Amino acid sequence: MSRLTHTAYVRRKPLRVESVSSQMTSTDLIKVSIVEDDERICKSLSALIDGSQGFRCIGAHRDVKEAVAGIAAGCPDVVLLDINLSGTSGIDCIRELKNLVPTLKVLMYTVYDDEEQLFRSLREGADGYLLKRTPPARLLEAISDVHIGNSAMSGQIARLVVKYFHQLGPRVETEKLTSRELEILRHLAKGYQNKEIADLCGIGFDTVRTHLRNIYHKLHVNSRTEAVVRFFGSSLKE
Amino acid sequence: MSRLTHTAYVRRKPLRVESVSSQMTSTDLIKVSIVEDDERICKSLSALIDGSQGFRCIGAHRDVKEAVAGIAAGCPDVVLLDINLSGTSGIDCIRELKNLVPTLKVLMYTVYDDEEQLFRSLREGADGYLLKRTPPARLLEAISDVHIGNSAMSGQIARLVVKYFHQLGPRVETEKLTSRELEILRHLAKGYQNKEIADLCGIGFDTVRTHLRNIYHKLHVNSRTEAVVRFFGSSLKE
DNA sequence: TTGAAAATCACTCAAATGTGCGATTCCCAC
DNA sequence: GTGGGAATCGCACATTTGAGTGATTTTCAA
Repeated sequence: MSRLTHTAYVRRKPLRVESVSSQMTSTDLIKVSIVEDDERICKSLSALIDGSQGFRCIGAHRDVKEAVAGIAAGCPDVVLLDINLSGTSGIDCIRELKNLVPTLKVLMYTVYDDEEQLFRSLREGADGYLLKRTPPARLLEAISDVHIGNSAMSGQIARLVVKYFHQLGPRVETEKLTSRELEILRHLAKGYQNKEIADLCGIGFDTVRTHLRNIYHKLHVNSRTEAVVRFFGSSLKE
Repeated sequence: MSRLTHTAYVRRKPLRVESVSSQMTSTDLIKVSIVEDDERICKSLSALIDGSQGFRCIGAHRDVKEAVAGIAAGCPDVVLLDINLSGTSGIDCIRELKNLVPTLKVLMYTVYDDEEQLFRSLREGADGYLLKRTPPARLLEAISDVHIGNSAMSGQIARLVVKYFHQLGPRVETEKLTSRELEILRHLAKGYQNKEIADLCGIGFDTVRTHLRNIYHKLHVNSRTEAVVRFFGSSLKE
């Protein structure tokens, strides 16, 4: 069950795996690439990975340009991507790497718990975010975690993410809204203006305005912008 | 250094702790309360906690009402809060509990990896979110993690969170904006209107409008609402 | 069937917003 | 020192939006 010898706990059950990337590797070996400036860290990382059962380090790159070429050739399962590279930031190549290798999982690896970089990374498509202080066992665990389709992040990073949601504040009480009102609110949150909403809903211009008035009352706001602000994050589905 | 005997890794360094709750416990003991429907789970949880060095289970409650009373009295450091309780959902008392005991950390504990409940919980102020399949070692680790001010979540939960940010899409290119423009955009994203922004920035009404005009051009939008939509999620700081 | 909530539309008026054009000042890099 | 970006302000005009008021139709459950 355990491919890790460094830690007591690794993986409890053969979780339903969303990603199919594991099927693509030979004999369940996780192929890892490293993109890292610092030679020393790079070496110790590849040593750790190669020294662990079930993991294989298939590449180590010093900058973004080299990494893109190497990763396109090597087709790793997971890439450990440093952010503070000399030259281009690692963040700027997340998308590119994922385009090259669609099944690729990107695990950011950095010393700083910087909000700006964290959220940029996540929005660019990163699958995990680890601080360099992360102990080896947990690092390997994270790699195998993202490999099976889950995500991983350090406790301090998770804290920033949680803080983000705390700041969003309590969710807007969409329960109080009628279905029509909710529909219109969603259109608002896409930036449409009243006339467009009227067309989209197939109703009159003035009707939209009436609905908006009611929405504002229910959400305790007095402008469309405020309504959008209140709405955001609530239900990203659809 | 290690208060956990169940796992190899616990805590590497005396991290700077944002919360002061640890100072308030006697001799570094983490006081945990449980709010859990199922008697069996409840018992095994309290057994696990009491059986682990550094942890102490000071209460087990079956429903929200009982929990509120008990937690107000016991002042635990961390509460393990089940979501699917009979009667009121656990989510609805997160805020209340935190008001009663401001230093309290709330760790959601549930079987389902439901997006709706996850995001509602986080926005209500939950500090962590664990699935019940979480192995004991990791559970204890999570408790001590949130206790020192970090956050914890299961891999599958982290995956949902990450997915949320992926859906937000790439961040708006705020680099193109000047600092003043960015400042104004942030005010926009809080729902302020032009006059208010002018006051907040200490500049004239017409200047705000000029800045807005430029912002719209740079973001390729034609209304404040669109600008807000584009902006959202980028940098919630301040 | 009857009542209440939901959805629809219309009209008005004031306020806020979008847009085009022009202008001055300040600061910094070349 | 000079050119250019950034920040500032002003004015004019059309459009959009917010808010008040009233009314009709649809829907659905008691």
